[in-house]
Formats: sequence, structure tokens, C-alpha cells
Amino acid sequence: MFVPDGEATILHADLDAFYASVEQRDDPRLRGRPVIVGAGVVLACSYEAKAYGVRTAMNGGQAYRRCPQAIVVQPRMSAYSEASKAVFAVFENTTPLVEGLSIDEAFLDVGGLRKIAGTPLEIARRLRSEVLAEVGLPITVGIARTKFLAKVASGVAKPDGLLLVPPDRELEFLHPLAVERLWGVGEVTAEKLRNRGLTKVGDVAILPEAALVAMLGRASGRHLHALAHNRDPRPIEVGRRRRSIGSQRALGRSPKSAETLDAVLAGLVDRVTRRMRSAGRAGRTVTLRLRFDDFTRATRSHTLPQATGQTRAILITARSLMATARPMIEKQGITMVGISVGNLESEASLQLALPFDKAANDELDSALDGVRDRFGINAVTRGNQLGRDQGLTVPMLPD
DNA sequence: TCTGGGGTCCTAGGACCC
DNA sequence: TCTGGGGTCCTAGGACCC
Repeated sequence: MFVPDGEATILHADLDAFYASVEQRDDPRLRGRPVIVGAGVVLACSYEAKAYGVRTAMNGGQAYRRCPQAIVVQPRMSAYSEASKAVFAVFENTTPLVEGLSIDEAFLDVGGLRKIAGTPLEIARRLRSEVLAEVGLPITVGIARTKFLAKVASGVAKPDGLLLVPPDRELEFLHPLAVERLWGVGEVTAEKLRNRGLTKVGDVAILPEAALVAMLGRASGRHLHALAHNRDPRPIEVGRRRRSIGSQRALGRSPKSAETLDAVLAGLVDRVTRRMRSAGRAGRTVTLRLRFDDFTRATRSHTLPQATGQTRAILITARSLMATARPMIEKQGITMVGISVGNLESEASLQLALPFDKAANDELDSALDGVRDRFGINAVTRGNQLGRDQGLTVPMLPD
């Protein structure tokens, strides 16, 4: 039996049904009951709702048919972000080696803490009880020798679980699992594998790397081959920074005038640039994202010579991208518009190159407030089936 | 009433430079 | 007349994740 070097010292900590758990924590009437967070689409659902077949990203009508008695609540993003900060404080208190993956999950390396804090298993047990005691949320922890395996372990252990994969039993654990358990295998890849009779990780592990590369492309093939053989040398990366900041908005199916689209665009740019400035980031590449009636998508992007966080510069760029996309929009009917800014730099480097003109920017911000008021784009509400059935009107824009 | 909103990474072709 | 190889950046599209 192959026994890899090293010990299982990587923890993957993942909050269970995060948004829904925060709602149940804050409203005792929701505890023990099926809870759905989200308006037109399920952003999160409690395990009680999952038992009825409700899933994240399911549309509202479908969720309602599966679980009519579910309680639907509007998302409260600020509450989630606060809860996330509190949980990450517990992580940081456990070890300095924390790599955040998203609002509700992180890797922690607890190797080297044995003398002062105990074994990884002991540390994980304590972490779970501290998160519960201090933040009031259930959290699942997977422990393994690699990041990938720790994440698979927490996925298997959910909800409210703890699972350690001993280094001498890794393949025994991994190979019977469904390929969908592998990080990076979604619907499309799973279907390609299924078509060739590959449903378990062990099935994939039998194939030579070249066969997987031919099937899935170079990066995906190599990635999958490595994971199926349990190779994942990536260390914990502390202090990763975001590479883009964006905002998007669904528009419904009715036709949009050019003025309405421009107001929506201005609102999105305004929101994105405010977030950039408060994060102290500036960016060079502006991307316009569009979705059409038939759910096809398109992007148009432009890279500026200098990074900026100014509303005016980003808006001018966004407008010209929109102009190039005009014929497509008229032909296909637009249902979603988004703006994101990438190639981010920190604002400190920006200050050297391009002084920030606060007065001009504030002036533009207030002009944009006027645009928003005129078109009411932040006040738009659109009732939906779930909301109406609950006697609620669910706003499309929580802000 | 089918279809949020926030991200990451990879691929592939073309422009451009050396 | 024919004709390198390598590298970087930009743009557009696509898969995937939470």
C-alpha cells in the first residue's frame, strides 16, 4: 500500500447552508423548519428544505412546487458578511495560516501546532465548538494531508460533521466517490465522463493522463488526473486578493429602452466603483457582460492604459462597450447586464500614476444619484411567485 | 412566470515585439 | 523568394464554484 509523506494537517472548514443558518440563528421561529433565502432564485436553503429536494440556484417556482411550506426570506447580505467576519476571526485565532475561499469557507494549516494546541483532530473539534459558541453557526470540518482531499472530506461530512482522512487510507476513501465530488468537475465535465462510462473517481484514476487531456483539454485533463491520483501539492496561500470586482443585474423579459439600459449601467458602474474605492483598489480592464432572451451570453471588454477607480472613467468605457453591443442587444433582447473591473491594482500604486480627483468624482456621484432617482432603478421591485404566496413583495435589489 | 449575483481559471486567436 | 521561434498582452468565450 502506498503511504504518502506527511500528516493530515490541512483543515477545510465550511459553514453549513450558511445564509439559511444565519436566518435560523437570528429568528427562532425558523429553526427546525424549511427555510429558503432568496427571491427569484434560491440563494441558500436550510437542510430541512434540502430534504424536500430544494437546491441552491433552483428557480423560485420549482422550489415552491417541491416545498410549498418553506419559509422564504429576503437575503440580508450585511448580516452574512458580519457573521463571516466573526467566523474568520475564530479561524485566525486558531492558526495564522488561513486561506479564505469564499464568504463561508477556508483552508487552515494546523501543522506545527501540535505541542501548543494538540492534534489536528483536537484542533478541529475545538474549532467547531468555538464557532458554535461564539457565532452560533454549525460548521463542518474536513481534515486531510492536502487541500483538495480536505475539501472532499468536508463535503462528505456535511452537515455539522467532522471527518479525518488518514494518510494511509486516502485512495480507499477517494476512489469509490462519484466524480462530481472532485473539485472542478461540474455538470459539463461529469456528463462527458459519464458518456464514457466513468462515474467513480476510481474509474477516472485508471485512465492515462493523455486520455483525459484528449477528452477535457489540457488543463482540465491534467487537473483531473492529478486529483484522481490524489496529487495536490498546493500550499495554503495566506492573503490572496480579489482579482476583479463586479456587479450585475437581471432585467426581466420586457423590452428595455436605451435610456433605461443606460441608467442601469450607470447604477452598476456607480456601485462597482464605490466598492473599488472603499476596498482601495483600482483596475484597468472593464468588462461588460450581457445575457439575452435565449440565455446565451456575451462579453465585451476594454483595457485602459492606466488603472482607475473613478466612476467617470469606468462609466465612459462601459458606455462605449455598450454602444458596440447595441446591434446584438436589439436583435436578441437583453435580460441581464453586468459590469466588472479586472486587472486590479492597489490604490497606493495608482496614486503615483494618477491623482484621484475627489471633487470631480463626488460631482459625478451625485449626478448618478439623479439618474437613479429619475429611473428609480434602485427602487424597482418585482413581485415573484414565492413572495406573493408568502404575502410579500420581494425587491429585486436588496440595497 | 425557469434562470441571482458574486467570483476564479483556462483556452484560443491575433497583435506586437525581439 | 521564402520564412524562424518565443514571449506578452488583449479580447471573447466557456466551465465551474459558492
